Amino acid sequence: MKIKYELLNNDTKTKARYGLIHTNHGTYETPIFMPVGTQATVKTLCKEELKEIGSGIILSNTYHLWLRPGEDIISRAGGLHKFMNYDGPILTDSGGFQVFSLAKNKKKDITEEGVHFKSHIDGSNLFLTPELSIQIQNKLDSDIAMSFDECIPYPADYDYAKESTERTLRWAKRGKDAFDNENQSLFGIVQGGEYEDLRKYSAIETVKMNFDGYSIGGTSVGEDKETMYKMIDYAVEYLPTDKPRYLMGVGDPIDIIEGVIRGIDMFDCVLPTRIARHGNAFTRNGKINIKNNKYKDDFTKIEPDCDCYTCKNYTKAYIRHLIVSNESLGQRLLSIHNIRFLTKLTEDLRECVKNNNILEYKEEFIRKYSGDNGNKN
RNA sequence: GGAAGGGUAGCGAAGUGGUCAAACGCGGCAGACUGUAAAUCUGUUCCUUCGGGUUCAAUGGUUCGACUCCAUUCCCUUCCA
Repeated sequence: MKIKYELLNNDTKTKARYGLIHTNHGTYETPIFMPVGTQATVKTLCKEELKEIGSGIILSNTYHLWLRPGEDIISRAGGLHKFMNYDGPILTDSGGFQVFSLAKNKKKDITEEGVHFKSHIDGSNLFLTPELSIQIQNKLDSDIAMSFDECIPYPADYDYAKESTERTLRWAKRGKDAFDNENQSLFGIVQGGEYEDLRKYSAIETVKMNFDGYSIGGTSVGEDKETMYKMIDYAVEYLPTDKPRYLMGVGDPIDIIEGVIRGIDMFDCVLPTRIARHGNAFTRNGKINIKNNKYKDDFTKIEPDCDCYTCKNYTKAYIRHLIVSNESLGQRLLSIHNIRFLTKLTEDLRECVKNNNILEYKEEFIRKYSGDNGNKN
């Protein structure tokens, strides 16, 4: 079946909304944060851990699975869910972002037909098209497939942004035409760079194609926060209220709050797991670097009132020791905490929508998080 | 007792008359990370009141000038008796 979005509550002072997303693998509340598991794994975590954290939908990636192990092997395994033994919903990104991030500053050749670029594994020449991306995703059999888009850098001049935005629309159409999996949903992606008229145009034209959900792409590519928030505003205005809205690649706790306030339902980001592997932990009082010398003999929890497995069982001094000693348990424990931090944040935001107090929540959150308490961020 | 080699910043290790406060690696300290080529990358690491000050086992010497040459002493390694 196709996913279905059910709107339950609207915040009266903002565009924030609380709803449900019904999928083949269960019903989940929104706003929702989706951990990223590019290569059919949320790095260092197993599915029981993800479940306990309260994470529902996870992300995986077409480009990476295409190259390794290959979509045919995953298809023979019975699809991505069976392959990785994950029984929650999976969203697969199209590979559009990899053209941007992986081939950044390198030779890439974007044509009307598709994108030529080189494999990061063996340097071989690759050619990815909207049709191929969709065919691979059909085979992976994720719950939600993404249209193949071009994620342009920031800043991008108007003419290029316009040309790219129009091409992404044509690619969306081609992908939709090639799409062939009754059990899978397909999202369209709004592009348009920082330009209001392009974002509007992209949103309106994408919606005309009638996708199962809409995402906003091309954000968090180096622009300042205000610009990013505007990009969201420009697009959301033209998105239907009966379909989920997904802000791709975001993010940072404050950005998630700002996104929800602007009407976003779904978020994904590598931040919680990546910074975890690098020894950082989110806390309500700002991000901390567990490697700092001051935690050497700090036998308190990362967050005493956090309900995650890590905070229930381990001290900062121990986790610091693990991270400094390059022990993978440290990375895992911080990943658990950081994802839980964001899933808990979205749980709070849902309550806020119901109680119409999200603006107050935001103000209080930012005060503490960016705070006057010595912590940065 | 004899022979040879060596002692350089927290550790390892370059340097063998000036351009040396001394490469590089590790360790230490801090920072970055937003649809994951990321257990990665960046900065910093003798002292300083930023003018400068004190270093290359120790002490003397040669020289305009020494981590670099000479002498002595101490220590380390290997080999021979």
